[in-house]
Amino acid sequence: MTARHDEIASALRERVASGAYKTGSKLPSEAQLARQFGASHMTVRAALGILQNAGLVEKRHGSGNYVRRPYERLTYSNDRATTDGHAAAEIALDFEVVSRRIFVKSDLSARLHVPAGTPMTEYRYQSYRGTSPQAFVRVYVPCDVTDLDIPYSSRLPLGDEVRQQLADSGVVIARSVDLVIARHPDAEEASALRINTQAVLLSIDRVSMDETGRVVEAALIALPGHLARAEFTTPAPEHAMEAAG
Amino acid sequence: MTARHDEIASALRERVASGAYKTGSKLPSEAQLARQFGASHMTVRAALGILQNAGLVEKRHGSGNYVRRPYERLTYSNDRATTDGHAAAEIALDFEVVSRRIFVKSDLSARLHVPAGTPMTEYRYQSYRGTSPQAFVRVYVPCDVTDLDIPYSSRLPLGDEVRQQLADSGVVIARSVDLVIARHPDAEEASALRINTQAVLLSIDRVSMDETGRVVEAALIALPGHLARAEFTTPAPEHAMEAAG
DNA sequence: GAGTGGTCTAGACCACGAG
DNA sequence: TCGTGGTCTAGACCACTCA
Repeated sequence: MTARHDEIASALRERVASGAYKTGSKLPSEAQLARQFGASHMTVRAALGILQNAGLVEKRHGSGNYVRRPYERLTYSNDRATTDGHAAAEIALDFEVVSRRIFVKSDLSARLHVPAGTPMTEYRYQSYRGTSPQAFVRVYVPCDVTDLDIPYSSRLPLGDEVRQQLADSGVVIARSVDLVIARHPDAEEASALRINTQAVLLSIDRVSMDETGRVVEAALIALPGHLARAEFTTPAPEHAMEAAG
Repeated sequence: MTARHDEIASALRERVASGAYKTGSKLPSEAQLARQFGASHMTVRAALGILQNAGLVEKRHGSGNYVRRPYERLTYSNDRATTDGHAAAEIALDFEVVSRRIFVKSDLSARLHVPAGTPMTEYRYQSYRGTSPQAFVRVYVPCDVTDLDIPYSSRLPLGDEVRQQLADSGVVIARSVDLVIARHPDAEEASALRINTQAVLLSIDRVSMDETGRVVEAALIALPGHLARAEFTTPAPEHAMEAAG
């Protein structure tokens, strides 16, 4: 037994795949689709909801339903040796970075693994492909670790530039822990990524420590679920190479 | 302007928080709630959908809507040295395992990193805390690697038992790659985890290789977003210990 | 078989967007 | 202002669970 809204969703998928509905174009109105399929408004909306969740359709209240551009997924990786190459080569992204000094509040304290009140520098990255937001990243470095000179507009996504500069100034990252959660975005993340609050978010909290266990860098990474994936290699290739060399 | 179904959702949240609806108990029927709130069946269902997505309510077709226990998140980890201890100690889970032989089809082929048509044994895990599904895991082992004896009911979650038995039979896993995605569940996953198709899913595709790069084990892990997290340590502690020792 | 949730309808009205 | 999507209704019928 197949639900009517699933049938309609499949039919619309077909039309997108076949090019009947072209990328970026507006679909017929929900009322028209309801007439076409001999279904009610609500059933058509259920079908469109499926396509929206799949990332194929973007709904614009008061305007219409549009075929989304099919982006490749942006890959976040724990493979520090090749992250730069990956991101720079595979996907061309534009960035904006804003930095400021903060004292971590209690809610951030737990996520960054530092005591509340610790003075840190926050680097806030917004990454775009064209005009479409692809990543919202906040990178934190304790003020007593080192001073960095992060350019306003960066080549590297996801705050990798911070780690690179840390390495250049002699700070060694001995261990990183990535905590990955799938959830809905909060208001700030939804606004920054221009997705609605019912969308899916890939949230990665990364904490990096030196040999003594001191936190030298932490990052809160928010990626739209349908545009991102995270890849973790165990053991990481760079360490395999160090062991071999 | 607050939507009626949001108001109803808040009211129901309040009743759960205040203990008016106790953990594990059945809510009034949707028809009764509709009468109570002076709203229609569909509006009440929208409100219940919100609570379901938030992990507060479990819907059982033909039976009723139930208050979920406020569980801690189940942690998936790449830290193989302590995974067993973690899972067994932190969270008591019940399991069902079903195994069968399959030939991988083209859609699975890409996710498992093996050629289409490869004969493999599939171990299908369903993990429960009480009667509430917590994980839906499919573990695959090529038939030519080894024969395993997986008990029907297992102590270890997430298919760790397969990896343990592989190790016991002399198969060494030299490298694993975990691909993590946040998305909505497909129909099979939604049904197995008893969540709706608009819920958030943490999907982990893991591929394990031996020294020669041959795939010796692969797993498709589906975890309800609100019940799970994944933690990746780089480098993994066991390798750090090997390097030190 | 009684009671539950799941799907669908036909129509109403509201909120938003663009001309 | 008009066409669009967003919400809601009242009621129908189907599918599932359980006594």
